[in-house]
Amino acid sequence: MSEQPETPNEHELIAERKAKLARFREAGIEPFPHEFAGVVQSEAVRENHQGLEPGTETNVTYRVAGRLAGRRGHGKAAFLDVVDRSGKMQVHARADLLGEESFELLTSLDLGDLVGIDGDAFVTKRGELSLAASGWTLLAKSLRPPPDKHHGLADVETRYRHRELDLIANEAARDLFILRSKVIALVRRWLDDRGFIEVETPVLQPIYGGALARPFTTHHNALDREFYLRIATELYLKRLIVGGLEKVYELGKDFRNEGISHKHNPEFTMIEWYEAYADYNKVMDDVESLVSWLADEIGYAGDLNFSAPWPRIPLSDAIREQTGLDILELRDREALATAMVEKGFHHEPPTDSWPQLVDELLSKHVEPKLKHPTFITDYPVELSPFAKGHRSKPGLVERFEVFAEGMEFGNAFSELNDPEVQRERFEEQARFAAEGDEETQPFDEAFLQALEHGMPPTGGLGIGIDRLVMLLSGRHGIREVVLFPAMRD
RNA sequence: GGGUCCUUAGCUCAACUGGUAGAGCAUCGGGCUUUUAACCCGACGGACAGGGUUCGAGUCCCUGAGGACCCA
Repeated sequence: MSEQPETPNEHELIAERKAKLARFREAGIEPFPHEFAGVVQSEAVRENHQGLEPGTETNVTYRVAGRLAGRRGHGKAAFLDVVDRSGKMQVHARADLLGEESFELLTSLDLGDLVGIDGDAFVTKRGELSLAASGWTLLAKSLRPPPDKHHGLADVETRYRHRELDLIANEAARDLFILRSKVIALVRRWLDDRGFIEVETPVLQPIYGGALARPFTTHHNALDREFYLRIATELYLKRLIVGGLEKVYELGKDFRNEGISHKHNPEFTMIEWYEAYADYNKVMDDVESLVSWLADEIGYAGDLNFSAPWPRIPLSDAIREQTGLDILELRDREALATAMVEKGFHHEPPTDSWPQLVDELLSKHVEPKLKHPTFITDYPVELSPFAKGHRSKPGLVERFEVFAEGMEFGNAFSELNDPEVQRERFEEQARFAAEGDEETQPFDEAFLQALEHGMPPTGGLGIGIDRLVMLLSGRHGIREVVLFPAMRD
């Protein structure tokens, strides 16, 4: 699909554009100039002339630039639509103002060409703020036909594979990715304002860690050894807490070698933060504070209720409410598996481990029901190798995940800082791996040594930025909110 | 990994049970000095790839590619 050879018709359309390119050169016009100084955004023009009556003319001259998106010819005059990042600006081209030759060349531009316009602002009879062109500059010739000027680009495959076309054709796509950028900037501002510092830890890691997932592997030639693309930043960030940086965050890409789905892309953007002397309750306060603030700042108008406080439900309660099963009573594999068969969840007793069964109950029976933002708290220790044991509930850890729209978008703990317990957790993970679990946590001696120097009590969190943007923008697939999502070749 | 569905012109979409593949936009030619999915006249242009069944396949069958949705 992506690199098909040109069809005959497409070739003709391109040939016509190339011929036009040659014509411009013959007319002494450079089709690919080096710069175009003094451009203002169309939005600024609109802001300066709000509320003018139809028919009003001004002598205020502007220079705008953008892509030619529409043309309505009227003989010796024409209306052109020029689109920049902030929106559309209509241009009125008149042969009597521009001169015959300049007018003919301007109106012979192809849709999709990049053009700069100088002109005075005025308002048409129909009330549209426009520029009366007094001059124009070809800024770059487009050699391929753009998507439909009215319907935009609808084919989702093309929108993902050629995002530039999506951005050219669909204002909603432009708005979405501007929104995404804003969300990321706001997250940084929120943390910066609270004394966090942004840090950068290795993407290429000799041992991967911090999550239960399969990594991508790569090879360093000079060192002649394998490296992993990080699946999380957690362990390095906690080493920085050991080092006394107290409040740190990192916002960047993680990589997980797993399936692709509407909520999984193999590379995705994560923010993790760690705060010394905090626990998971503090982190919950912060998450609902941050996200409800984000929703306000971007003017969220969907049907999710982001207002704090959000419900905080222990995992065992949530599972009991949805399934009638008490995982705290059914504490061994056989008992839980039998009960799940009795409930009709399986025809045959499942062979999964106890934590896998709990995870299944959570993901199949609880997660889909959580529409509005909700914290699920206090997980079994087996599922959480880096979380500290619960201060009052044996067998559980102080961990929460946060959900909305039936999707997890954040995960946090009171961080485990007892190096001896952490060592036991790694050993347990090694046993799971030996039993065939492919998503286990490899033993990280450097991290353990860091803990042995002493890490203060710490609250830590990871939030999936892509998923957060999905929630805040009302999109239902991660590919919608990632500029260039992973696709098959 | 399993199931269902989709792929028609540069773009957006049509075509009853198998019977010569259509429209709008774009493009090209002509007309038009306040239109905005401008308008009017004319023209160009096409079946995801490869097989098969059939007198005849966009339509039925098989294989492959890509995508969407659901399940695991």
